[in-house]
Amino acid sequence: MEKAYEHGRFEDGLYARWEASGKMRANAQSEKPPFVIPLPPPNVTGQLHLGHAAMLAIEDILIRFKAMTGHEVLWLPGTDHAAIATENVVRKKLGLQKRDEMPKEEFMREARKFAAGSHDTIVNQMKKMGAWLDWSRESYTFDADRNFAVNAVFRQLYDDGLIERGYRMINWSVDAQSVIADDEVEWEERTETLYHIQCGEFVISTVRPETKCADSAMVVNPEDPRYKHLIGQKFTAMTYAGEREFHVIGDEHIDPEFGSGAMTISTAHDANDYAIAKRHDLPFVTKIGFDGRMTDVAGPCAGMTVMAAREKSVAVMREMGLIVKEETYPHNVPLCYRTGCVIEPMLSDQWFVVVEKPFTDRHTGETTTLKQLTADAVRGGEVRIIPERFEKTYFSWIDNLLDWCISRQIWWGHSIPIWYDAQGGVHHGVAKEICLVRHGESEDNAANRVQRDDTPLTAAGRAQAEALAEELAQKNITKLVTSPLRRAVETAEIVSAKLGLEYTVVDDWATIDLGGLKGEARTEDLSALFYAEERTEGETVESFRQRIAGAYAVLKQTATAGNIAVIAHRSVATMVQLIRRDRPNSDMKAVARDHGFGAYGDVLELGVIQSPQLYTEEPLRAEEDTLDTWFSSALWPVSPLGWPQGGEDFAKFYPADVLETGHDILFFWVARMIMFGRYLTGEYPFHTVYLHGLVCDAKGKKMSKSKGNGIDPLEMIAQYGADAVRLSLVVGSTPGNNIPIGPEKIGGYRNFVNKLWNAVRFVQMKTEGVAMTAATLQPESLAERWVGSRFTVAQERVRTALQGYEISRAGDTIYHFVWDEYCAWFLESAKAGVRPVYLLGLMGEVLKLVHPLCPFITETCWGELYGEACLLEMDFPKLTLKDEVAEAEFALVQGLVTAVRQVRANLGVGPREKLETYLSGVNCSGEMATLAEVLGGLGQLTVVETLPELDHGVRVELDHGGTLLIDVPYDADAERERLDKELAQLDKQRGGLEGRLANPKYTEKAPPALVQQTRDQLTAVNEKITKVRAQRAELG
RNA sequence: GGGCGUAUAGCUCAGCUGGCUAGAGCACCUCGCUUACACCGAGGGGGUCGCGGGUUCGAGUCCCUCUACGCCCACCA
Repeated sequence: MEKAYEHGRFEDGLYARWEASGKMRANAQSEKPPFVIPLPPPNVTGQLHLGHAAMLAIEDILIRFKAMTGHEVLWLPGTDHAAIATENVVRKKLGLQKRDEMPKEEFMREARKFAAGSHDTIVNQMKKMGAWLDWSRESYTFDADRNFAVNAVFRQLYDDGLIERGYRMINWSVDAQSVIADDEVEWEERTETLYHIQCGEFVISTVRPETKCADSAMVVNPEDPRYKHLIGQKFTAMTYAGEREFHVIGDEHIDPEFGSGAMTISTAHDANDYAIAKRHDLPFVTKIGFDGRMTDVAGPCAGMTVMAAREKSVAVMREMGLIVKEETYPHNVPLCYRTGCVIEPMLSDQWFVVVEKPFTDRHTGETTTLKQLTADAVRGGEVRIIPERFEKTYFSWIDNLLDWCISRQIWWGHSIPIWYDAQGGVHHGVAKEICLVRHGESEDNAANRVQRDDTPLTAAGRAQAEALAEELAQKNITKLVTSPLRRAVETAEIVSAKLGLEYTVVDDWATIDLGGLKGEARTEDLSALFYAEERTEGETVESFRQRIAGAYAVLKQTATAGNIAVIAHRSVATMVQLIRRDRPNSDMKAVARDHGFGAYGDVLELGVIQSPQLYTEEPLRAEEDTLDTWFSSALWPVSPLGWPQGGEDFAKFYPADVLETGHDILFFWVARMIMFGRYLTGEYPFHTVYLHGLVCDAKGKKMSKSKGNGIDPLEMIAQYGADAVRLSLVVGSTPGNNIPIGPEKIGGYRNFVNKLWNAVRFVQMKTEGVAMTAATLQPESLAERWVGSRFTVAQERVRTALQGYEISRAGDTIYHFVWDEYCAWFLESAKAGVRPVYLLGLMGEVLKLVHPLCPFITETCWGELYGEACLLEMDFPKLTLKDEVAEAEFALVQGLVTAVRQVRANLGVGPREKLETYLSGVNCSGEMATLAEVLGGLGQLTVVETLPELDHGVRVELDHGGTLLIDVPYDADAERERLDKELAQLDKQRGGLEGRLANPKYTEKAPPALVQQTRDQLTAVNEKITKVRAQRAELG
């Protein structure tokens, strides 16, 4: 082993080994209780940042701990298509001002390409943190299975009357060219100018003079004596766009104290004005278009952007003498959280999820609302939020929840599955199940040869086909399609006979043409070729991926009504799944292994949504809007587990256990998952929400590009190692609070990791030649008993802490146990002699204890000591070696050794100088004395009745009783100083104790045991004071 | 405007249901390259726990007021 731990030499290789082992894949058939965390999917376009790193560290620790305590763990990975964010990034990348500058198909192709590359980057970055994710179950919020789920939810909500289309006031992001939800609006205080404008005989004030072109109502408070009598009257006044007629309207909304107490309203461009207009039945005048430019009603400003129009309108009004006063005015401006542009409130037709409309819950039969279901989760205690205070935040959000606008005018998102006919009637997409099945075994299959296309089914293969037919008979199949190859066709014949259904041969469902390889024995090389993404040899042959994608498209578009079964091949099923998961493949073979059919006759159910146009002659027009990205994210805990189809994953792993994420997306995401999860399945999708805080710099300041205080987790991992980065993100912070982090802190934990490495190195040196099988956990010597006891305490603390999601406490306990107890005292004691078999045994337990927090170093060290293994598969330590006697005896030794060290430091006596010491008044013999001698660097420790008279020497009163005499030349002045200091401290202590006991209320009311303890302490302090005083007196 | 949080050593923070002399890491000072580790070891200095009240035998810990900072929600032109 090297002198220092070089993380770079081990981490990547170790992760690759975990992946290759297949152990990261959760087993749905396991008997063990499940523990499931859905990973908050990072945006495909993003880079790993410290927020992700914190999330990965926390979740990985929980996953590993649960795995080690008897759970079948599943940590579901994936990425998010991040609709608006991604669309913007791609648009900028392509240099498009507006997305319409490129045809939709082309834009989507570019976006997919970009997302695919970005996906691989972020996935690899996640692996750097050591995350024990089940990559075989990776999914993507924009893949085909998610699309099917999204459509299923949409349909269900629609049928329950919970999705409506409505013409309402919405937030328009001019830059994104889309509406955004209320929650997606960010507010920023800006100082702008408040203009006071003459309007007929009145003065009104506004920060948006450009909108004062086509108003028709002047609103005043109905109680305002200045204006009360004018309500109902009409007058004409000049605006910058010409003369207009105004009505005077009375509405409570107006604050008489503000400005002149009167204002004119922009009914179509302000939520409050809109509300007033609705109350008074006023017309809605569109002044700003969706392009962010003024409409024709703006006269001289028509066609200008809002900001340009503002300048121009003010100039015009100044000219006209309409501007009475200008003042600077700080107020909040709504901004788009994705593009940062100013939000324009607009009236528009959009789709909404209505949250307060009663419906019948199909799981309980009760009448309820989405709002109710969402609130009940936390109110009823079925979902617990950590830290608890966020429950209040959650409630206040729910209580004020309004309808959720889910339509977006961007391209990069799930299409809203609605089609309109000429009469404006609404048609839904058609959900279809496709059973993609594998043929029975052929003779070539049996011989493990590459297929020659023409070998018949074996007897076993025919039996498999019969079984398959039985299975399909349960599924109400109305159409049967088969690949043209013989083994498939023969299977189809058997199925066809059973179902009484004709079959159609579709060439596209054949597997790839393998040319000259036909009939060859299968080899590894051949497999690799078989699964290659791009095929280069034989330029006429399409790549596998292209071919299957084509077949998939054929299926999706030409299928007719009813359920379809397609008899095809294993590779086809694999490829279809890959494509459905939108995973351009980094390692096709690995994915094929995870997703390929296991056996002949297996059935894979796929959901697809078809256009209703397939079923009608009437021309239909597809809705062009897409869905809010959070609409699909809300399905994250259900869809990747198999909803709506169900299946063994869903049965075993739903609901999940913990949802861990940043508190900033509690509303956006967590609340919506709770809402949809409960609505769709009748169960809340997880029982615990763990919210971590914002990762900030070492000074507690928010990291930002402009401040330049950002830290790149990958750089930190490269420099200090993933284990150190994990610890620094997890120790010393509390859920929900900021997580301060800086290179110094990470460096500190790197030192800890190195300490552990060196402990192992030491153990290795001491145990060379000892067989692992000889290792024992049964302590014998005092030091062994002591450390066993301390380990037991630490282990229980860590276990309790992790069970209660107190990761920081677990980390802190580990840090101090390993460093301050195990290394500083036990390994030092071991230098006095310890049984290698115990050293070896306990070291292993320490590695297991630390493993959930530091997977890399612990597994690496385990390999060094005992040979390659997977610690996550081992049991979390459960020693029961608590030993009060050993702890008391060892504490005495520690006190003695510390006293000697203090004297040494005071007098400048180096550790190499052996000191003769005498001890009286306390029992410290045998093992204890030996330990004291070794740890204190003593020549000999003599235990005596009365201390010998020396002409020089330092006497120290030990905390555990007893007096230690150290034979060492000393400086009388220094000794006086030391003793005076000690006396002062003792006096202070005595004062406190006496004061407490002097209070009769204390002795009466405090628990008797505590009072007795205080008395004992006072006695001890008094005794010590007497001795120290005597010593001090001797010195004069 | 409403709500929440935080104020503990020079810095960043622990301190669970109130109970021994308030802790850690980093920084600082002194000493030491003692054969696991200088990414180390030994010792040390440093805090009236934001202010003021209250409850209690006892408060950093519970309650109230105030002050400062931070966050979330609302959004009167």
